[in-house]
Amino acid sequence: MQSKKMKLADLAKLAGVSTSTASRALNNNPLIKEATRNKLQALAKKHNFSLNAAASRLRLQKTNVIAVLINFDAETEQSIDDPFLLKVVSDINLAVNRQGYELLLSNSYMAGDDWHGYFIDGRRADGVIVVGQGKQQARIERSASAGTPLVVWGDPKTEGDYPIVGSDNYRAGCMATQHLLDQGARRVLFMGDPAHAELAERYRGFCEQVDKTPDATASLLKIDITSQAAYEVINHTLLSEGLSFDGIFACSDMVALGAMKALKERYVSIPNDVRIVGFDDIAMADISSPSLTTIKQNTRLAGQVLVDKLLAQLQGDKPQPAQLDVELIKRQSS
Amino acid sequence: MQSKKMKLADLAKLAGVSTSTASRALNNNPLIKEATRNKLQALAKKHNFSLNAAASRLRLQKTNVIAVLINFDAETEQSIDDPFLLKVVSDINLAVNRQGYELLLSNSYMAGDDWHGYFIDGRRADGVIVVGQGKQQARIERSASAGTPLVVWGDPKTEGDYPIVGSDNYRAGCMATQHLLDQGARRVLFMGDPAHAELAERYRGFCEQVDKTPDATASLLKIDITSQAAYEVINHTLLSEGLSFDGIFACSDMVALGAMKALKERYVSIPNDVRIVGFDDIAMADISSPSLTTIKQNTRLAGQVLVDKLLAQLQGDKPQPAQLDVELIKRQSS
DNA sequence: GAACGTTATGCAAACGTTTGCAATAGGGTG
DNA sequence: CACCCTATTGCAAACGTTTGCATAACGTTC
Repeated sequence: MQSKKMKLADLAKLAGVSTSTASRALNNNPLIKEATRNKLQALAKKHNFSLNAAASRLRLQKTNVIAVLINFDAETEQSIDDPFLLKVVSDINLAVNRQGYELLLSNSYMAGDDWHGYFIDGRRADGVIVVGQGKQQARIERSASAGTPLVVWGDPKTEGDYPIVGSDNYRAGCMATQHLLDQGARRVLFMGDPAHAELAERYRGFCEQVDKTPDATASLLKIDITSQAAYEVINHTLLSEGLSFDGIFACSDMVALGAMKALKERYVSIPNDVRIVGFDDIAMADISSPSLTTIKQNTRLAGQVLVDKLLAQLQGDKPQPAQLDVELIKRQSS
Repeated sequence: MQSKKMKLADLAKLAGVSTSTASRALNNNPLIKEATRNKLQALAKKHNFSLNAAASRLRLQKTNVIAVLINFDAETEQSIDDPFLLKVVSDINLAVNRQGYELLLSNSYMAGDDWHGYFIDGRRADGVIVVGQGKQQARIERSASAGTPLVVWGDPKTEGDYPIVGSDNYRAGCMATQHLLDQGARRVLFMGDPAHAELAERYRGFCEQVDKTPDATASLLKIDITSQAAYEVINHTLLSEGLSFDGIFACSDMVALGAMKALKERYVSIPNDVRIVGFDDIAMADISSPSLTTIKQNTRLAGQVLVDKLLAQLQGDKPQPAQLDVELIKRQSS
């Protein structure tokens, strides 16, 4: 432990060169003779020297930081619960690091309404990744039009002057529904809230597929996207209408699992009486019993694409939305 | 969108005052007359002005950032999977924000081995919260002795010159095990890896409680802490030894759920044939069927305590470890 | 009206990098 | 040996804040 933090000038003095040379040497500037560079890098390692990032950032007008913003609607204060969102964040983290950037984890609570001011003008980050479109896109729009380098995880079909990366929700909706129908379901249920852009697309695929099938009928159970809500609404439906459906397309695995719990408690057989397909392929989908058929979103790839598109913007490009492939994972629940 | 980023001096000129006055006004310095202060704050808001954080940090030698470091052992590259850890991070985030700090999400990949150099000397953060002790504490020790303000989420009984915050794992182990015994279990199984400090404590409580009970026997199933491993080992055990146990204390809910899946597939009745208690109380514990009895760790409080202890260190204090209360949540699996 | 105290403001230095430009060293060429 | 060219290095300014100290404004008191 040094008594006082060493600065570049100290290191330079130790090596008998100027600060400029030291700076260039540490930054692998080819101007510097290789011998000098090696010497300085060795010296830096020996003394555990680190450049002062605050100073660099001030000088370079560049932070090498990417902010990740979890976008809630109402409950600004609440911490996240859905394991899928956290998985997305975690995979973004991976991709961010791989590009040599750091990840500032934030939320609407800190950033307030003026994202551009806070992150970009405030020199806290070079760009922003927004996880979740939310129901109202006003803040995103505002930030984008203020010139924030911005990428959003959401529904790629949504119009906007910022690129949205997300799964092909429409196709996913078709796939899931078709699978339910193939397995013999005829009275199928969509559980979720089409007010979310992503879910609207899934619902669209769902309806379309059902309409194509002569003797099939569709219904919508509009609920909050939590397992708790799903559990309750299924319970309630069974009580009031009996078993009025034989297939469920749930908008998330958590919702599907909540529904499954209610069904099992009332001895409805899965998949014999009711087939279920979820969405996300969280870890639990594989462990639940029966294991849950689901649409797998490729979060690993999503993280990479999000970061790539953001960095492209930093280079001045205007990247397009990206639609990621999904995969139907067939398991026991269908 | 301004063509050029506005700086404090510009704002000051606009208001007809000096930069110093502007700075003090925005920072609520009582030296400034209230009228002046209001005028400047209004002007700042009107022009969407934000202070350049990089410059502030350089000048103040303080970042207002807390780094959160997910501490893995081997797989430096792998993203996190256990929803519990992510929940902890999310709750830390909440607490960090509430104190007006920002959260830099990091991992061993970026920070390398020299945490002190990277975060503190590098002026990337004022302090570090390490999530997970890992099996080897060398890096933590090194960083702490280099003077990094540091707090660790782990087992608070572990010795070290840095404060560890965590649940009372020993007592939790006792509670869980006693509950199994109370429910009639006599051949009880511990699933987990006592090489982790936290799990060692839980295991200690487990053994002690079983030893106290005349006709009860304990065994240890040493596994990786994943649902997959749990599923496989239970399957294998049932195959080779038949049903050689009637109670399971799993070191995490994910492990418990993996075990449950294997048991259900072989028609072992839960809780009649085997009682199960998990750990963490993740969202799934409530939704699984049967729902999972578990030990709830108070992550919300944990986040607060971790942050408080870290900030105390920034004030120069030398805070003590903290042991958090746990709660037994009784559900259907026991 | 001079002296003083109080309150509000301004000046200028400092935080630690990076980089355009100037300067130096070294080596070859006419 | 003078010249030029290239390969390295150094000088000094700039990035945008914050703050100790000096100063100005203003009212009060003798």
